[in-house]
Amino acid sequence: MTPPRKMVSEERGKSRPGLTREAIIAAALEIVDEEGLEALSMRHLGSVLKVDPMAIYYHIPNKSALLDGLIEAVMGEIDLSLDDPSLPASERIVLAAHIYRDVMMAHPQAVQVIAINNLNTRESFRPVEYLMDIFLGAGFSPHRALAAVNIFGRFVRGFVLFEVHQIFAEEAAACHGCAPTESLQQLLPVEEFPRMNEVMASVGALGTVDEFDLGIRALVDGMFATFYEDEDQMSVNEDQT
Amino acid sequence: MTPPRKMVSEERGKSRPGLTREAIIAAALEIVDEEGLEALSMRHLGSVLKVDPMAIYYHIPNKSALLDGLIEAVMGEIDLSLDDPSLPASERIVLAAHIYRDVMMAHPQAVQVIAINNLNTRESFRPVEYLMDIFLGAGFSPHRALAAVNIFGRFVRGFVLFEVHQIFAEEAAACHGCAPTESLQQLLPVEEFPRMNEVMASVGALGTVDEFDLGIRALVDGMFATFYEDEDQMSVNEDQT
DNA sequence: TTGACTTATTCTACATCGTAGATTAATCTT
DNA sequence: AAGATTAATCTACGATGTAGAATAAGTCAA
Repeated sequence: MTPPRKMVSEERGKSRPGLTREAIIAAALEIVDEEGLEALSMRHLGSVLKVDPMAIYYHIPNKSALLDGLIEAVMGEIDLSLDDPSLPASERIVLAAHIYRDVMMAHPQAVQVIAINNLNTRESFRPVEYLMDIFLGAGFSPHRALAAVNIFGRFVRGFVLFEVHQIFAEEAAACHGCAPTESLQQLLPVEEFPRMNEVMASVGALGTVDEFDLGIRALVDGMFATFYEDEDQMSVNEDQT
Repeated sequence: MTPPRKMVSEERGKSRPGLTREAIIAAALEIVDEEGLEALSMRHLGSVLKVDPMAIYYHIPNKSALLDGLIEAVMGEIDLSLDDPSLPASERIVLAAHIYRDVMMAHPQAVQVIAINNLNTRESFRPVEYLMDIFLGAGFSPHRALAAVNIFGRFVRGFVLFEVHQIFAEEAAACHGCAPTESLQQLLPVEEFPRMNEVMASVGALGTVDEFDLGIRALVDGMFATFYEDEDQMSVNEDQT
């Protein structure tokens, strides 16, 4: 019932092309990219693959595993060779953040899957290992390096997640024929929200890339400035191994 | 068909108790808290309220609006009086982050709704206004204050989102009878992931509160250190209004 | 060639979901 | 009392994920 670890037909003669895990995931990613996440149903996926929806279940245990596959595919697009080891560590971290973000922004519709789920596969952990190496190489203690990697990952994924959410929301609002920020302005009366109105009056929409860069630089700077002090206070909560 | 702006029976004598938007949302939040987000179906909600599922639709246009209501309810739990205006601005920001996080962590099952969706209601924007006031009061330009608020919000929501995801994942793993990190260790072979193994060997699970504090302090420090320089470079991308 | 075994796909069916539309019951207004 | 509003119910539809049985296609020993 469940797929075997190795396909016999794949090892020797390849008489059966048929369905593949990879082909399924590729098709799924294409659907998500082009039609949105909510369009990814097993039935639709089956029709794209010109196959009975149930055929997919021979190669993939359930839909959640399919989504894991999507994450794996996108994470696999991360190109670590874009890194430049001659740069100072903090710059490499910032660069890594941008690489990470770019890959995700290339699949905006898939971001809510990529960003939300935890990493499950070896492939997905390779960039983490790479990042960990940078932090440790920069002199972070294992404690701090782990915290830094977690914080980094959460910042980037969280930021991108909300970035695309905001983009979609603005698109939806614009689609209804009204200016993007207009609805916000009429939602927030001046007397109750003076500061918001003050800011909205003097500032247009900010480029999100700049915002991201600003944020990640602040975070990285802060981490490099802070993480070398007060190491001792953290060794309190050690649990198992 | 759609609910009226003001209930007549609410203005004068209150003969009809019946269903209320608030009661519905409260019940929904209770379901989510106790049984998880996936348990929140209109039918189940109706049965809890001892009412036909369709009755809900008189008070709430659709399920997505119900989720908005959840967000509103939780955001409403934010107690701004916990702030201490005598503290330095950067400390107030850190404190605000903890307050925000605590409220969300009080409803871990609702976090993926709260954290993911954009803010829609006046109520939800009150803390934003408050925060904006702190940043502006600290001397941030409107540009920078807006960026700072966005970055802050994304950091906190993103962090908490992944925090609870990790907690749920660990619970699920522990439930199957295996130690939390064990599965990770066997997923990541030493030869391919030396750094990860190095860190996992010397460091146990880190307390997430500490990690959060570390992260938000790094971010805030970084923002306060960075945001006063290079103001000019940002005035490039002004769009409408 | 033949028959058994394995692998891959299809068919049928079910429970559950959100919710549109028509209907009925309860209350307020006149 | 009669009509109008407001609120809750009933019925039904299409879509979803997927369990389970049935079927086709390919491999291999005899």
